[in-house]
Amino acid sequence: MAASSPTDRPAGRTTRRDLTKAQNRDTILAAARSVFAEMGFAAASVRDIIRATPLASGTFYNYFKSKEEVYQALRDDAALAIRPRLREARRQATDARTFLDGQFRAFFAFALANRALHPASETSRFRMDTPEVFAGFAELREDIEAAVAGGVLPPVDPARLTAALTGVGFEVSRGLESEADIDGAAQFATTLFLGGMGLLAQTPAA
Amino acid sequence: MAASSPTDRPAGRTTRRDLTKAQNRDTILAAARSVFAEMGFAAASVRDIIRATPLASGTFYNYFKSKEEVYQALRDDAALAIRPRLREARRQATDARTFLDGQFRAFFAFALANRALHPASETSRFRMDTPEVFAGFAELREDIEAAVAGGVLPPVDPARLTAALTGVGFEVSRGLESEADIDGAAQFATTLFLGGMGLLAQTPAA
DNA sequence: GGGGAAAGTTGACGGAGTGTCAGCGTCCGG
DNA sequence: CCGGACGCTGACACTCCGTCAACTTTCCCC
Repeated sequence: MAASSPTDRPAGRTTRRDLTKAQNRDTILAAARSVFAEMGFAAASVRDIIRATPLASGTFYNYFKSKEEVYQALRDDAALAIRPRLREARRQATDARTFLDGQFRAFFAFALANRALHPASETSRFRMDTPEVFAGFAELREDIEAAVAGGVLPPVDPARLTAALTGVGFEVSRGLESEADIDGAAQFATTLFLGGMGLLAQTPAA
Repeated sequence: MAASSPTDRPAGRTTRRDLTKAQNRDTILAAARSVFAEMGFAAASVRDIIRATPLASGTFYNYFKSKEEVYQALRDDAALAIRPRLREARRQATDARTFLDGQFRAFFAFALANRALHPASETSRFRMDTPEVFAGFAELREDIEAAVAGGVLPPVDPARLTAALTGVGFEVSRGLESEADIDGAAQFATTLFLGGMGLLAQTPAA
Protein backbone atom coordinates (compact mmCIF):
# COMPACT_ATOMS: atom_id res chain seq x y z
CA MET A 1 0.00 0.00 0.00
CA ALA A 2 2.62 2.50 1.10
CA ALA A 3 4.57 3.81 -1.89
CA SER A 4 7.73 2.22 -0.70
CA SER A 5 10.63 1.45 -2.98
CA PRO A 6 9.29 -0.35 -6.03
CA THR A 7 8.60 -4.07 -5.80
CA ASP A 8 9.99 -4.14 -2.26
CA ARG A 9 12.90 -6.23 -3.38
CA PRO A 10 14.75 -7.77 -0.41
CA ALA A 11 17.97 -6.03 -1.27
CA GLY A 12 15.98 -2.91 -2.24
CA ARG A 13 17.65 -2.64 -5.61
CA THR A 14 15.93 -0.54 -8.24
CA THR A 15 16.02 -2.72 -11.31
CA ARG A 16 15.71 -1.66 -14.90
CA ARG A 17 12.23 -3.17 -14.95
CA ASP A 18 11.07 -1.01 -12.12
CA LEU A 19 12.29 1.96 -14.03
CA THR A 20 10.49 1.26 -17.29
CA LYS A 21 7.41 0.39 -15.31
CA ALA A 22 7.38 3.81 -13.73
CA GLN A 23 8.18 5.37 -17.09
CA ASN A 24 5.36 3.56 -18.86
CA ARG A 25 2.91 4.58 -16.21
CA ASP A 26 3.95 8.18 -16.49
CA THR A 27 3.83 8.00 -20.27
CA ILE A 28 0.26 6.78 -20.13
CA LEU A 29 -0.78 9.35 -17.57
CA ALA A 30 0.76 12.17 -19.57
CA ALA A 31 -0.86 10.97 -22.78
CA ALA A 32 -4.20 10.64 -21.02
CA ARG A 33 -3.96 14.12 -19.61
CA SER A 34 -3.42 15.64 -23.00
CA VAL A 35 -5.99 13.46 -24.74
CA PHE A 36 -8.63 14.31 -22.15
CA ALA A 37 -7.81 17.98 -22.46
CA GLU A 38 -7.89 17.75 -26.24
CA MET A 39 -11.09 15.83 -26.91
CA GLY A 40 -12.78 15.66 -23.53
CA PHE A 41 -13.05 12.72 -21.19
CA ALA A 42 -16.28 11.28 -22.59
CA ALA A 43 -15.12 11.23 -26.20
CA ALA A 44 -11.69 9.79 -25.43
CA SER A 45 -11.11 6.05 -25.68
CA VAL A 46 -8.42 3.83 -24.24
CA ARG A 47 -7.20 3.44 -27.81
CA ASP A 48 -6.86 7.18 -28.22
CA ILE A 49 -4.66 7.25 -25.16
CA ILE A 50 -2.30 4.46 -26.17
CA ARG A 51 -2.21 5.75 -29.73
CA ALA A 52 -0.66 8.88 -28.25
CA THR A 53 2.02 6.58 -26.89
CA PRO A 54 4.65 4.23 -28.34
CA LEU A 55 3.10 1.37 -26.36
CA ALA A 56 0.75 -1.39 -27.48
CA SER A 57 -2.87 -1.60 -26.49
CA GLY A 58 -2.38 -4.58 -24.24
CA THR A 59 0.17 -2.73 -22.18
CA PHE A 60 -2.38 -0.18 -21.11
CA TYR A 61 -4.19 -2.86 -19.15
CA ASN A 62 -1.08 -3.76 -17.23
CA TYR A 63 -1.34 -0.35 -15.61
CA PHE A 64 -5.00 0.62 -15.52
CA LYS A 65 -8.27 -1.19 -15.81
CA SER A 66 -10.05 1.52 -17.77
CA LYS A 67 -9.93 5.16 -18.77
CA GLU A 68 -11.95 5.92 -15.64
CA GLU A 69 -9.13 4.58 -13.58
CA VAL A 70 -6.63 6.77 -15.37
CA TYR A 71 -8.82 9.76 -14.73
CA GLN A 72 -9.03 8.87 -11.07
CA ALA A 73 -5.28 8.56 -10.90
CA LEU A 74 -4.89 11.97 -12.47
CA ARG A 75 -7.32 13.50 -10.07
CA ASP A 76 -6.00 11.74 -7.05
CA ASP A 77 -2.70 13.33 -7.84
CA ALA A 78 -4.51 16.63 -7.71
CA ALA A 79 -6.27 15.79 -4.44
CA LEU A 80 -2.99 14.61 -3.00
CA ALA A 81 -1.42 17.92 -3.93
CA ILE A 82 -4.09 20.14 -2.44
CA ARG A 83 -4.86 18.24 0.75
CA PRO A 84 -1.70 19.10 2.66
CA ARG A 85 -2.03 22.72 1.71
CA LEU A 86 -5.59 22.89 2.97
CA ARG A 87 -4.75 21.01 6.11
CA GLU A 88 -1.81 23.25 6.85
CA ALA A 89 -4.02 26.32 6.46
CA ARG A 90 -6.47 24.83 8.94
CA ARG A 91 -3.72 24.03 11.40
CA GLN A 92 -2.47 27.55 11.41
CA ALA A 93 -5.85 29.14 11.90
CA THR A 94 -6.54 30.59 15.33
CA ASP A 95 -9.92 32.07 14.62
CA ALA A 96 -12.85 31.47 12.33
CA ARG A 97 -11.91 34.15 9.85
CA THR A 98 -8.41 32.90 9.19
CA PHE A 99 -9.72 29.34 9.11
CA LEU A 100 -12.25 30.10 6.41
CA ASP A 101 -10.19 32.57 4.46
CA GLY A 102 -7.24 30.18 4.37
CA GLN A 103 -9.38 27.33 3.12
CA PHE A 104 -11.10 29.25 0.40
CA ARG A 105 -8.01 31.04 -0.76
CA ALA A 106 -5.99 27.86 -1.06
CA PHE A 107 -8.81 25.99 -2.74
CA PHE A 108 -9.62 28.72 -5.22
CA ALA A 109 -5.99 29.12 -6.20
CA PHE A 110 -5.74 25.39 -6.73
CA ALA A 111 -8.98 25.17 -8.69
CA LEU A 112 -7.88 27.97 -10.96
CA ALA A 113 -4.53 26.35 -11.63
CA ASN A 114 -6.12 22.96 -12.35
CA ARG A 115 -8.86 24.10 -14.63
CA ALA A 116 -7.14 22.09 -17.33
CA LEU A 117 -8.28 18.82 -15.81
CA HIS A 118 -11.87 19.80 -16.43
CA PRO A 119 -12.05 20.41 -20.14
CA ALA A 120 -14.89 22.39 -21.60
CA SER A 121 -17.30 21.83 -18.75
CA GLU A 122 -17.15 18.12 -19.60
CA THR A 123 -18.52 16.45 -16.52
CA SER A 124 -18.84 20.00 -15.47
CA ARG A 125 -18.43 19.45 -11.79
CA PHE A 126 -15.62 17.87 -9.94
CA ARG A 127 -16.48 14.29 -9.36
CA MET A 128 -15.98 13.28 -5.81
CA ASP A 129 -16.08 9.55 -5.69
CA THR A 130 -12.49 8.49 -5.31
CA PRO A 131 -11.07 7.44 -1.96
CA GLU A 132 -8.48 10.17 -2.13
CA VAL A 133 -11.11 12.87 -2.44
CA PHE A 134 -13.33 11.30 0.16
CA ALA A 135 -10.43 11.19 2.54
CA GLY A 136 -9.97 14.90 1.99
CA PHE A 137 -13.54 15.52 3.06
CA ALA A 138 -13.23 13.31 6.08
CA GLU A 139 -10.10 15.19 7.03
CA LEU A 140 -11.88 18.50 6.68
CA ARG A 141 -14.69 17.30 8.84
CA GLU A 142 -12.34 16.06 11.54
CA ASP A 143 -10.57 19.37 11.59
CA ILE A 144 -13.88 21.18 11.81
CA GLU A 145 -14.83 19.10 14.80
CA ALA A 146 -11.50 19.86 16.40
CA ALA A 147 -11.87 23.54 15.61
CA VAL A 148 -15.31 23.62 17.20
CA ALA A 149 -14.00 21.79 20.24
CA GLY A 150 -11.09 24.22 20.50
CA GLY A 151 -13.29 27.27 20.20
CA VAL A 152 -11.85 28.33 16.85
CA LEU A 153 -15.23 27.79 15.20
CA PRO A 154 -18.61 28.29 16.83
CA PRO A 155 -20.64 25.14 17.51
CA VAL A 156 -22.18 24.04 14.23
CA ASP A 157 -23.21 20.66 12.85
CA PRO A 158 -19.92 19.46 11.31
CA ALA A 159 -21.47 17.24 8.66
CA ARG A 160 -23.63 20.00 7.27
CA LEU A 161 -20.92 22.59 7.56
CA THR A 162 -18.56 20.34 5.60
CA ALA A 163 -21.20 19.91 2.93
CA ALA A 164 -21.92 23.63 2.77
CA LEU A 165 -18.25 24.58 2.62
CA THR A 166 -17.45 22.17 -0.18
CA GLY A 167 -20.59 23.14 -2.04
CA VAL A 168 -19.76 26.82 -1.95
CA GLY A 169 -16.11 26.11 -2.64
CA PHE A 170 -16.75 24.08 -5.77
CA GLU A 171 -19.56 26.18 -7.06
CA VAL A 172 -17.98 29.57 -6.54
CA SER A 173 -14.71 28.31 -7.97
CA ARG A 174 -16.44 27.70 -11.27
CA GLY A 175 -16.85 31.43 -11.73
CA LEU A 176 -13.16 32.17 -11.34
CA GLU A 177 -11.49 33.62 -14.39
CA SER A 178 -8.13 34.87 -13.20
CA GLU A 179 -5.92 35.31 -10.17
CA ALA A 180 -7.56 38.66 -9.60
CA ASP A 181 -10.89 37.01 -8.82
CA ILE A 182 -9.56 34.91 -5.97
CA ASP A 183 -9.52 37.73 -3.48
CA GLY A 184 -13.09 38.76 -3.97
CA ALA A 185 -14.36 35.20 -4.08
CA ALA A 186 -12.52 34.22 -0.92
CA GLN A 187 -13.74 37.32 0.85
CA PHE A 188 -17.29 36.64 -0.22
CA ALA A 189 -17.26 33.02 0.89
CA THR A 190 -15.48 33.78 4.14
CA THR A 191 -17.88 36.54 5.09
CA LEU A 192 -20.84 34.38 4.14
CA PHE A 193 -19.77 31.63 6.50
CA LEU A 194 -18.59 33.94 9.24
CA GLY A 195 -21.99 35.56 9.42
CA GLY A 196 -23.81 32.32 8.84
CA MET A 197 -22.01 30.42 11.56
CA GLY A 198 -22.50 33.32 13.91
CA LEU A 199 -26.22 33.17 13.44
CA LEU A 200 -26.29 29.37 13.55
CA ALA A 201 -24.47 29.44 16.86
CA GLN A 202 -27.10 31.77 18.29
CA THR A 203 -29.96 29.68 16.96
CA PRO A 204 -30.25 26.37 18.75
CA ALA A 205 -31.73 23.78 16.42
CA ALA A 206 -35.44 24.39 16.99
CA MET B 1 -38.28 25.09 -32.09
CA ALA B 2 -41.36 25.68 -29.98
CA ALA B 3 -42.96 22.43 -28.90
CA SER B 4 -46.14 23.19 -30.76
CA SER B 5 -48.70 20.59 -31.68
CA PRO B 6 -46.92 17.65 -33.28
CA THR B 7 -45.93 17.96 -36.93
CA ASP B 8 -47.72 21.31 -37.14
CA ARG B 9 -50.33 19.92 -39.45
CA PRO B 10 -52.39 22.67 -41.09
CA ALA B 11 -55.67 21.30 -39.87
CA GLY B 12 -54.02 20.44 -36.56
CA ARG B 13 -55.41 16.94 -36.62
CA THR B 14 -53.77 14.45 -34.30
CA THR B 15 -53.07 11.48 -36.52
CA ARG B 16 -52.41 7.94 -35.50
CA ARG B 17 -48.75 8.48 -36.38
CA ASP B 18 -48.43 11.40 -34.01
CA LEU B 19 -49.82 9.18 -31.33
CA THR B 20 -47.44 6.28 -31.77
CA LYS B 21 -44.60 8.75 -32.05
CA ALA B 22 -45.39 10.17 -28.65
CA GLN B 23 -45.89 6.66 -27.33
CA ASN B 24 -42.55 5.46 -28.65
CA ARG B 25 -40.76 8.40 -27.15
CA ASP B 26 -42.34 7.74 -23.80
CA THR B 27 -41.57 4.06 -24.06
CA ILE B 28 -37.91 4.83 -24.64
CA LEU B 29 -37.76 7.36 -21.84
CA ALA B 30 -39.40 4.98 -19.40
CA ALA B 31 -37.10 2.14 -20.39
CA ALA B 32 -34.09 4.42 -20.09
CA ARG B 33 -35.14 5.57 -16.65
CA SER B 34 -35.35 2.04 -15.35
CA VAL B 35 -32.20 0.88 -17.11
CA PHE B 36 -30.20 3.80 -15.72
CA ALA B 37 -31.57 3.14 -12.27
CA GLU B 38 -30.81 -0.55 -12.61
CA MET B 39 -27.27 -0.59 -13.95
CA GLY B 40 -26.17 3.03 -13.72
CA PHE B 41 -25.81 5.54 -16.50
CA ALA B 42 -22.19 4.78 -17.38
CA ALA B 43 -22.69 1.04 -17.77
CA ALA B 44 -25.90 1.34 -19.76
CA SER B 45 -25.80 1.20 -23.56
CA VAL B 46 -28.30 2.31 -26.15
CA ARG B 47 -28.83 -1.37 -26.85
CA ASP B 48 -29.71 -2.04 -23.23
CA ILE B 49 -32.36 0.63 -23.46
CA ILE B 50 -34.01 -0.59 -26.65
CA ARG B 51 -33.73 -4.18 -25.51
CA ALA B 52 -35.99 -3.14 -22.64
CA THR B 53 -38.44 -2.10 -25.32
CA PRO B 54 -40.37 -3.80 -28.12
CA LEU B 55 -38.72 -1.42 -30.62
CA ALA B 56 -35.83 -2.00 -33.00
CA SER B 57 -32.43 -0.47 -32.51
CA GLY B 58 -32.74 1.87 -35.46
CA THR B 59 -35.90 3.39 -34.02
CA PHE B 60 -34.00 4.72 -31.04
CA TYR B 61 -32.10 7.06 -33.31
CA ASN B 62 -35.31 8.49 -34.69
CA TYR B 63 -35.89 9.96 -31.24
CA PHE B 64 -32.54 10.56 -29.63
CA LYS B 65 -28.99 10.91 -30.84
CA SER B 66 -27.38 9.08 -27.92
CA LYS B 67 -27.96 7.88 -24.40
CA GLU B 68 -26.67 11.23 -23.21
CA GLU B 69 -29.53 12.91 -24.95
CA VAL B 70 -32.01 10.60 -23.29
CA TYR B 71 -30.49 11.41 -19.95
CA GLN B 72 -30.77 15.09 -20.65
CA ALA B 73 -34.39 14.66 -21.60
CA LEU B 74 -35.07 12.83 -18.37
CA ARG B 75 -33.39 15.47 -16.34
CA ASP B 76 -34.90 18.33 -18.19
CA ASP B 77 -38.24 16.89 -17.25
CA ALA B 78 -37.07 17.07 -13.68
CA ALA B 79 -35.82 20.63 -14.03
CA LEU B 80 -39.05 21.59 -15.73
CA ALA B 81 -40.98 20.15 -12.82
CA ILE B 82 -39.03 21.87 -10.07
CA ARG B 83 -38.55 25.29 -11.65
CA PRO B 84 -42.11 26.57 -11.29
CA ARG B 85 -42.22 25.40 -7.71
CA LEU B 86 -39.03 27.22 -6.85
CA ARG B 87 -40.10 30.31 -8.71
CA GLU B 88 -43.45 30.37 -7.00
CA ALA B 89 -41.77 30.12 -3.61
CA ARG B 90 -39.59 33.08 -4.51
CA ARG B 91 -42.55 35.11 -5.69
CA GLN B 92 -44.37 34.65 -2.45
CA ALA B 93 -41.44 35.58 -0.26
CA THR B 94 -41.65 38.93 1.45
CA ASP B 95 -38.50 38.70 3.47
CA ALA B 96 -35.16 36.98 3.32
CA ARG B 97 -36.08 34.18 5.66
CA THR B 98 -39.15 33.04 3.78
CA PHE B 99 -37.24 33.44 0.51
CA LEU B 100 -34.46 31.16 1.60
CA ASP B 101 -36.52 28.70 3.54
CA GLY B 102 -38.95 28.30 0.68
CA GLN B 103 -36.16 27.65 -1.81
CA PHE B 104 -34.33 25.12 0.27
CA ARG B 105 -37.42 23.32 1.42
CA ALA B 106 -38.78 22.93 -2.08
CA PHE B 107 -35.44 21.90 -3.48
CA PHE B 108 -34.67 19.37 -0.78
CA ALA B 109 -38.07 17.78 -1.08
CA PHE B 110 -37.58 17.50 -4.80
CA ALA B 111 -34.06 16.15 -4.53
CA LEU B 112 -35.19 13.51 -2.09
CA ALA B 113 -38.04 12.41 -4.32
CA ASN B 114 -35.79 12.24 -7.37
CA ARG B 115 -32.90 10.37 -5.87
CA ALA B 116 -33.75 7.59 -8.28
CA LEU B 117 -32.34 9.56 -11.18
CA HIS B 118 -28.93 9.48 -9.58
CA PRO B 119 -28.17 5.83 -9.03
CA ALA B 120 -25.48 4.78 -6.62
CA SER B 121 -23.51 8.01 -6.66
CA GLU B 122 -22.96 7.39 -10.35
CA THR B 123 -21.87 10.75 -11.72
CA SER B 124 -22.30 11.59 -8.12
CA ARG B 125 -23.23 15.19 -8.58
CA PHE B 126 -26.02 16.66 -10.54
CA ARG B 127 -24.71 17.62 -13.91
CA MET B 128 -25.69 21.10 -14.81
CA ASP B 129 -24.99 21.52 -18.45
CA THR B 130 -28.38 21.36 -20.12
CA PRO B 131 -30.18 24.50 -21.27
CA GLU B 132 -33.13 23.70 -19.05
CA VAL B 133 -31.00 23.62 -15.93
CA PHE B 134 -29.04 26.68 -16.97
CA ALA B 135 -32.29 28.51 -17.47
CA GLY B 136 -33.28 27.63 -13.95
CA PHE B 137 -30.10 29.22 -12.63
CA ALA B 138 -30.59 32.32 -14.73
CA GLU B 139 -34.11 32.57 -13.39
CA LEU B 140 -32.88 32.28 -9.83
CA ARG B 141 -30.35 34.97 -10.43
CA GLU B 142 -32.89 37.32 -11.93
CA ASP B 143 -35.19 36.82 -8.99
CA ILE B 144 -32.32 37.44 -6.61
CA GLU B 145 -31.59 40.71 -8.34
CA ALA B 146 -35.23 41.65 -8.12
CA ALA B 147 -35.37 40.67 -4.47
CA VAL B 148 -32.33 42.79 -3.71
CA ALA B 149 -33.84 45.71 -5.59
CA GLY B 150 -37.10 45.27 -3.72
CA GLY B 151 -35.44 45.11 -0.34
CA VAL B 152 -36.41 41.51 0.29
CA LEU B 153 -32.76 40.49 0.29
CA PRO B 154 -29.84 42.61 1.45
CA PRO B 155 -27.47 43.88 -1.24
CA VAL B 156 -25.19 40.99 -2.20
CA ASP B 157 -23.37 40.07 -5.41
CA PRO B 158 -26.09 38.09 -7.22
CA ALA B 159 -23.74 35.92 -9.26
CA ARG B 160 -21.86 34.70 -6.23
CA LEU B 161 -24.98 34.34 -4.16
CA THR B 162 -26.53 32.19 -6.87
CA ALA B 163 -23.44 30.04 -6.96
CA ALA B 164 -23.33 29.71 -3.19
CA LEU B 165 -27.02 28.87 -2.91
CA THR B 166 -26.89 26.18 -5.56
CA GLY B 167 -23.67 24.79 -4.14
CA VAL B 168 -25.11 24.46 -0.66
CA GLY B 169 -28.40 23.23 -2.05
CA PHE B 170 -26.88 20.42 -4.06
CA GLU B 171 -24.28 19.46 -1.56
CA VAL B 172 -26.47 19.45 1.53
CA SER B 173 -29.18 17.58 -0.38
CA ARG B 174 -26.80 14.68 -0.81
CA GLY B 175 -26.96 13.99 2.89
CA LEU B 176 -30.74 13.70 2.97
CA GLU B 177 -32.04 10.30 3.95
CA SER B 178 -35.73 10.82 4.62
CA GLU B 179 -38.50 13.40 4.80
CA ALA B 180 -37.57 13.96 8.40
CA ASP B 181 -34.20 15.41 7.42
CA ILE B 182 -35.65 18.15 5.26
CA ASP B 183 -36.61 20.38 8.14
CA GLY B 184 -33.23 20.43 9.76
CA ALA B 185 -31.39 20.81 6.51
CA ALA B 186 -33.57 23.69 5.35
CA GLN B 187 -33.22 25.39 8.69
CA PHE B 188 -29.48 24.99 8.63
CA ALA B 189 -29.10 26.36 5.12
CA THR B 190 -31.54 29.19 5.69
CA THR B 191 -29.85 30.30 8.87
CA LEU B 192 -26.45 30.06 7.26
CA PHE B 193 -27.44 32.39 4.46
CA LEU B 194 -29.47 34.72 6.64
CA GLY B 195 -26.48 35.33 8.86
CA GLY B 196 -24.06 35.32 5.96
CA MET B 197 -25.98 37.83 3.90
CA GLY B 198 -26.42 40.01 6.95
CA LEU B 199 -22.70 40.19 7.45
CA LEU B 200 -22.02 40.60 3.75
CA ALA B 201 -24.38 43.55 3.62
CA GLN B 202 -22.47 45.22 6.44
CA THR B 203 -19.12 44.56 4.86
CA PRO B 204 -18.61 46.63 1.73
CA ALA B 205 -16.34 44.80 -0.66
CA ALA B 206 -12.93 45.95 0.52
C1' DG C 1 29.59 -14.30 -18.34
C1' DG C 2 25.96 -17.88 -19.38
C1' DG C 3 21.57 -19.80 -19.11
C1' DG C 4 17.00 -20.73 -17.29
C1' DA C 5 13.04 -18.54 -15.34
C1' DA C 6 10.16 -14.74 -14.54
C1' DA C 7 8.30 -10.43 -15.90
C1' DG C 8 6.46 -7.56 -19.27
C1' DT C 9 5.17 -6.30 -24.03
C1' DT C 10 2.98 -7.07 -28.28
C1' DG C 11 -0.77 -7.27 -31.59
C1' DA C 12 -4.34 -10.15 -33.26
C1' DC C 13 -8.81 -12.01 -31.89
C1' DG C 14 -13.71 -12.81 -30.32
C1' DG C 15 -17.29 -10.25 -28.54
C1' DA C 16 -20.18 -6.17 -28.13
C1' DG C 17 -21.81 -1.60 -29.05
C1' DT C 18 -22.35 2.23 -32.54
C1' DG C 19 -24.86 4.73 -36.05
C1' DT C 20 -26.72 4.03 -40.84
C1' DC C 21 -29.71 2.79 -44.46
C1' DA C 22 -32.20 0.12 -48.04
C1' DG C 23 -36.35 -2.27 -47.83
C1' DC C 24 -40.81 -2.74 -46.33
C1' DG C 25 -45.27 -2.25 -44.11
C1' DT C 26 -48.56 1.18 -42.44
C1' DC C 27 -51.09 5.31 -42.39
C1' DC C 28 -52.60 9.72 -44.39
C1' DG C 29 -55.14 12.53 -47.52
C1' DG C 30 -57.23 13.28 -51.65
C1' DC D 1 -59.46 3.21 -52.89
C1' DC D 2 -54.89 4.37 -54.18
C1' DG D 3 -50.35 6.63 -54.41
C1' DG D 4 -47.00 8.65 -51.72
C1' DA D 5 -44.92 9.80 -47.48
C1' DC D 6 -43.66 8.33 -43.10
C1' DG D 7 -41.31 5.74 -39.94
C1' DC D 8 -40.03 1.08 -38.28
C1' DT D 9 -36.87 -2.73 -38.99
C1' DG D 10 -32.69 -5.37 -38.57
C1' DA D 11 -28.54 -6.38 -40.98
C1' DC D 12 -24.15 -4.12 -41.99
C1' DA D 13 -19.67 -1.88 -41.66
C1' DC D 14 -17.10 0.08 -38.34
C1' DT D 15 -14.83 0.93 -33.82
C1' DC D 16 -13.66 -0.16 -29.34
C1' DC D 17 -13.15 -3.40 -25.67
C1' DG D 18 -10.40 -6.63 -22.78
C1' DT D 19 -7.77 -11.02 -23.26
C1' DC D 20 -4.05 -14.02 -24.19
C1' DA D 21 -0.53 -16.94 -26.54
C1' DA D 22 3.75 -15.94 -28.34
C1' DC D 23 7.73 -13.38 -28.05
C1' DT D 24 11.38 -10.25 -26.07
C1' DT D 25 13.75 -8.40 -22.29
C1' DT D 26 15.52 -8.46 -17.75
C1' DC D 27 16.88 -10.67 -13.63
C1' DC D 28 19.61 -13.52 -10.77
C1' DC D 29 22.18 -17.36 -9.44
C1' DC D 30 25.73 -20.50 -10.58
